[in-house]
Amino acid sequence: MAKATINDVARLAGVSKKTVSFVVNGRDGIAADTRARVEEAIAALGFVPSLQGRAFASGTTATIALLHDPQAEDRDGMLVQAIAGAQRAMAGSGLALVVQPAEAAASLRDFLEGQRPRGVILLPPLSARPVLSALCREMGTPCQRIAPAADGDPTGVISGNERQAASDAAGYLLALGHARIGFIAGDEGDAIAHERELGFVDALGGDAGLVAQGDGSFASGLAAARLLLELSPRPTAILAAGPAMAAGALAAAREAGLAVPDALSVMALGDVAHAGQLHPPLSAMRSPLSAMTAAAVRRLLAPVDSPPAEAGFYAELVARSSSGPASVASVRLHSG
Amino acid sequence: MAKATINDVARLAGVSKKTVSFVVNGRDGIAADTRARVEEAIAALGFVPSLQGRAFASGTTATIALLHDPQAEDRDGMLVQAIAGAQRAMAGSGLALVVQPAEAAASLRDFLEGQRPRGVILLPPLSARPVLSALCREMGTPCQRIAPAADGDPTGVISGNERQAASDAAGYLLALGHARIGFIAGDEGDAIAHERELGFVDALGGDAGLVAQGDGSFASGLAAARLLLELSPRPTAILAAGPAMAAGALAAAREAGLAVPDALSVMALGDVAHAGQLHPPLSAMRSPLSAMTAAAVRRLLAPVDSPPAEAGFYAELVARSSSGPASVASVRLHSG
DNA sequence: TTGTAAGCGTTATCAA
DNA sequence: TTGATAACGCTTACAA
Repeated sequence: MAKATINDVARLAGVSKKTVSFVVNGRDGIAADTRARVEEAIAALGFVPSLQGRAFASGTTATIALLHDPQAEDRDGMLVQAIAGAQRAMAGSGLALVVQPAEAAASLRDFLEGQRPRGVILLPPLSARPVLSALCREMGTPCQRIAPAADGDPTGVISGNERQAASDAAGYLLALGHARIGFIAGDEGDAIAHERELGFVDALGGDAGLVAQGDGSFASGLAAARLLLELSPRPTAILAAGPAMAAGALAAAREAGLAVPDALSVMALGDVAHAGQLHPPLSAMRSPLSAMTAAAVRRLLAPVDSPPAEAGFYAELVARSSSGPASVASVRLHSG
Repeated sequence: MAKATINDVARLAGVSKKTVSFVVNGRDGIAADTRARVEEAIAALGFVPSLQGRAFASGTTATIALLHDPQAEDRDGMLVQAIAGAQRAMAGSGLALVVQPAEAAASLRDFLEGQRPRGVILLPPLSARPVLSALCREMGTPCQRIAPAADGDPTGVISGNERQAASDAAGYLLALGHARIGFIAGDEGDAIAHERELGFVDALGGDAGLVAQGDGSFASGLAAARLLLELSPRPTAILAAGPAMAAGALAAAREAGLAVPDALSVMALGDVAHAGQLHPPLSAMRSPLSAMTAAAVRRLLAPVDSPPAEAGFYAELVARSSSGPASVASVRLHSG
């Protein structure tokens, strides 16, 4: 048996194609008994609407596109987390997830014109480029951005709160008795790292003396931590704007013969799957990227008169073993 | 100006739609001058064929699907590597990459029927399930499997050589003077880990006494390495069937107070981005998964009378610092 | 509330 | 070598 089409259903139910179409799309203006008859025919024939037919007629395909920057190397495994979240939210919807690299606006335009996804999700650092969301708007493609902080247009963005996360982490270290906390900043242009730095400064009350510049990489974290550990009095804790840099700090501590966490606490903003494999297992703030992406998909799929916003997205403290109380010795040293 | 359609081109060039279609698709049987006229019209109008129209008429969309197992946790970052390779090979083709979770054959069938991708790539461990490739064949969807070793049907598979990789790694350790090498095996059902174990056994000449069972996880690697390190005489090197387990072995060595690589060499089969962040930086065999996936895409896109096969895919030895010569002490101990 | 009919942009068949 | 013309399966004005 060849696949049933809308025509077959219409014929069997004794109605027009339009009626079938309305029933399938759950639109109202169809009498209850007619609807029942059509549904019966649909079930009898095992009718499944053709996605290609739909795409052709409606001008939009059954896909959601996840746009990522292929340049920005994905140190924190954001892409897989985002994919997992999106797939979870799309499960059973019949939609497919397109994962698309986007760099120039021109190539994004070609993509949107050609593939016509039903909606688009902009991952950082793409989410920080207004050209791209403007382009989506211009093309009539619904768009949600995943951003590290609330900014301009609140309807088109799922925002985390990396600033808060960084403050919380700093607060946690402060509560552990650390009075001198070094911070390893990320790349200047990285919005996530920037928010994290702001949060750190917030929590420390503007004491920026202990900030060393990194670029997100392990090597830069190592170098920055070396600098911080030469300070005197030496910081008793280091907070890094990214996990790779925190791993670098762990390496610097080892180099300097400093036991972690006894002589130095190290903590990462952003968590990675292998954080627990480092030595010692790295404490981190975990951002709910997967949940955020799932929320983005849901918002894309929701009817236009959607419920305003979803719950806030806060990072979670994952205390492993690289952080601990400031040692009595160093506290005494510092205050005495 | 609304987008130009094939009709506009046909009208402007004074030919039929079919002729335009033939020119666009590069099919022959069109007179040179006619072709030139059509191409001129195409350029003048900036005509770009509609992917939805094509999909509708031809029954296949402008997408390649990358199928992965959402259950199997992706410890080695295979998915991102595969995505990168596929996107590289698809760049500029106008095709999009769909990343789709596949578990049951039924859900794959629904996906293929609904989305109608032009081709499908089966990532491990999916590639080991004959049902899935059979289903693709049945549905007429071209399919390439990414497999750890050559097996049955050579046309539908891009095979690496994990067995060889494991042998090479063992050979490398042997050449460093290690006479007792422990092996941490991966999960029983994991084809990649299984090949690696076979390769190890190959190289060691059937001495399976030093194999401890793991399951791919860090914790299992830690436990297995503990067992191996209790053996006497103790192995001077440990090879693990996966990076997470090798990280576990590093942790076990630290626990036991064994310096790596002086007292114990540790090596991973399979490389990960953060291998260099471990302490000491973990030596590994790096499999060219990204290149393999790119090759799979190319083969999917190649005309049916494709060139038979591409170059073999061999893993590359990445010697970092966790491996070194067997110490004189332990060699003496062993032979004396 | 429902039916009729006109697209949407290709590809493909069949003649010429 | 080329031209008409008919699908393909759906959505949606417009009519009734």
